[in-house]
Amino acid sequence: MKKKKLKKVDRNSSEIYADPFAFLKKEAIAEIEDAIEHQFKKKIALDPALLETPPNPQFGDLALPCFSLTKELQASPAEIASKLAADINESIQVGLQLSHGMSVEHIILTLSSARALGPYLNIRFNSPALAHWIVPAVLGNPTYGTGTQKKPKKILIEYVSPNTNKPLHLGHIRNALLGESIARLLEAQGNKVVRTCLINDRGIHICKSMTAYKLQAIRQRRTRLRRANYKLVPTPKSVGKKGDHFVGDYYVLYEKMLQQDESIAQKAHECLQKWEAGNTKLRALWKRMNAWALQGMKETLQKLGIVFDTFYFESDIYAKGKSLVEQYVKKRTFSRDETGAVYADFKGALPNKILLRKDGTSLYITQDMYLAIQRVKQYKPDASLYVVASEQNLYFQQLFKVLEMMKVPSAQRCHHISYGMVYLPDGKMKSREGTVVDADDLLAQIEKLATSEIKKREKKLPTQEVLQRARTIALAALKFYMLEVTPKSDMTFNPATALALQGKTGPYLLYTYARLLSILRKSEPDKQCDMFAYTWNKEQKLLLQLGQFPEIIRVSSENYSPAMVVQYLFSLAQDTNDYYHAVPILSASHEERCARLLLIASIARVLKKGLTLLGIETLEKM
RNA sequence: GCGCCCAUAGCUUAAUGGAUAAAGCAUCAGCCUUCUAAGCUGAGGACUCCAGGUUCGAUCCCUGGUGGGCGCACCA
Repeated sequence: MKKKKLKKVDRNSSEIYADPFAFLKKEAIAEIEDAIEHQFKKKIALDPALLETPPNPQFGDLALPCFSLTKELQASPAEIASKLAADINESIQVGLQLSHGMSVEHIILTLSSARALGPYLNIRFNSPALAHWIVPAVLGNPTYGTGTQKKPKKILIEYVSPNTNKPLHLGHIRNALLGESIARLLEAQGNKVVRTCLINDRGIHICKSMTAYKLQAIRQRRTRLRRANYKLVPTPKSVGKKGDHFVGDYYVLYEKMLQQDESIAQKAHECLQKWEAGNTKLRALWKRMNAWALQGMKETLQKLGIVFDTFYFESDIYAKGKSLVEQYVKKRTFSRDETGAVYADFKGALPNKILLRKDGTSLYITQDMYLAIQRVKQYKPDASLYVVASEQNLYFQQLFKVLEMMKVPSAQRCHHISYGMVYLPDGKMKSREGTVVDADDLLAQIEKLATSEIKKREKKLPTQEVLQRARTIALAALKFYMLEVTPKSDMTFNPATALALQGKTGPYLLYTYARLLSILRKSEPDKQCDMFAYTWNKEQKLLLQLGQFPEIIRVSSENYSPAMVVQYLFSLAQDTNDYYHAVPILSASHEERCARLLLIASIARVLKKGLTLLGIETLEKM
């Protein structure tokens, strides 16, 4: 028989407080190492990451697959598992050293049993022990789940980056929601995040809108002048439209006009030339139209809960990009071809990239090169992230390679967060075919649906409150739907599913949260509570899940993948719903009610925190 | 033509190389006089595109097919 150890730990140490489950894993591994030494007379250091979550919770809380130990221990996996199980069970401490209430300072015992199932060693924690570590960490630690970064990094993240000629659409929504959630995850890990947005406010696209506007405005003014003697050009205000939609309409009008009269294209090109030459009148119109568009887009972004720290404007920097490229031509980093265009030669590693047109005008990459350097000077970031769709994969490889050739020190710290395309059930969105899903329309549509659902349930609710709730629910539905998919995967946007309020949706999570709060409103959890009152398998499962939260946040942050948080929260919500349907809380005995209320309060805390990281707001009532 | 990515239930999506591939929707059958039915319980539904290989073990890694997407602009 092995000698019993008695280990005392301060539960309030910051390491344990921040991630009690990681601590429990370490304890479990230490226990296994001891068992190996005892049974096989060998000292082996094991990585806690070897421990897995068993596929079936009935097996246990943690599992060690023993395959990788066979060579070292000269035994079959099943043999190893059963020997270790026997040894660990012998050494398990009988109970907890407890005082009453949550203020207990030292407790012992991390494992409750170990069992071999074939080649797997399954370990189960004991519920009270688990609860004693996890519940205080969740409820007592306001930053539970948000990592303790030793050296906080400064991270720049660029996302959305729209053109100013048309309103935001579905593609922008995926971009915006991903970017924002990733920014929040990085912040939660203790990093300093700077949100930036590049506005593509210059180029032929905006000239198209301007051309159509000019032609149309002139036409309208002529008619009006004939009728009444005053001058009037349409503005977003005069026609009662959001600025971005107003400008976008002229972009559509341009395409229509072009179909009837090809000479319009020439006019748009002249417009661009005049703009480049700095024509005062045209620049004034451009400024006005851009301001309208930008204002509209900012409203949409704000609705989505997105606020940028810094906007960069292509029109401000494109000229500087040109001289930057010229400098490096002199240094012979880049070459000029026979036509006069400047290009980067990647020697076959990548397709070569033109950096400056033969007429000397700048390209998208010209200003991106300048911007990359400018941002480093301004913020001195440790990392610079670009959230842009996967169709730009090659472009970013080229951009980063160009920066490397220029010996920009931060080139290594640039990273393209590539995400998949958004398709409609019948294919890709095409603005010319009018199949684009407009961001504002989509939001309005979900809000309308949520409104009618609320009215069905609560007839006496004041209109203001209905609209408030509808808004939150609509956003939760949309955000959950867009973030549910692994970022790098392409996705099919199915309007019916995106509008759904039941099943695996954002509103389901809000509902779960609201119900927890509803129970807590009826009875406050008493902190002086006996953790031995946890007796249900469902409680064990929930405690474990709560304990896994910090790890989920860390891993999803490292992988830039809010989808992992979505999966986790949904699964937590499912088990929670199952729990309060099956287990009485308010009507339970004093001890049980107390413990259950604490569990519920912990779940509510984690749900809210997790949803916040997805950019989803919660409701107290639904 | 070349490069990158993808293929999982009828549909939309999960699954750090590990145990019986997991959910939601849709279909079918139940549960509101007990903490909010936007909920819960149960049933059916998958040769994880095909053929090989590596491994104790492959949806996952490698090779070759097939089918789709994206890119290979002096567009953005």
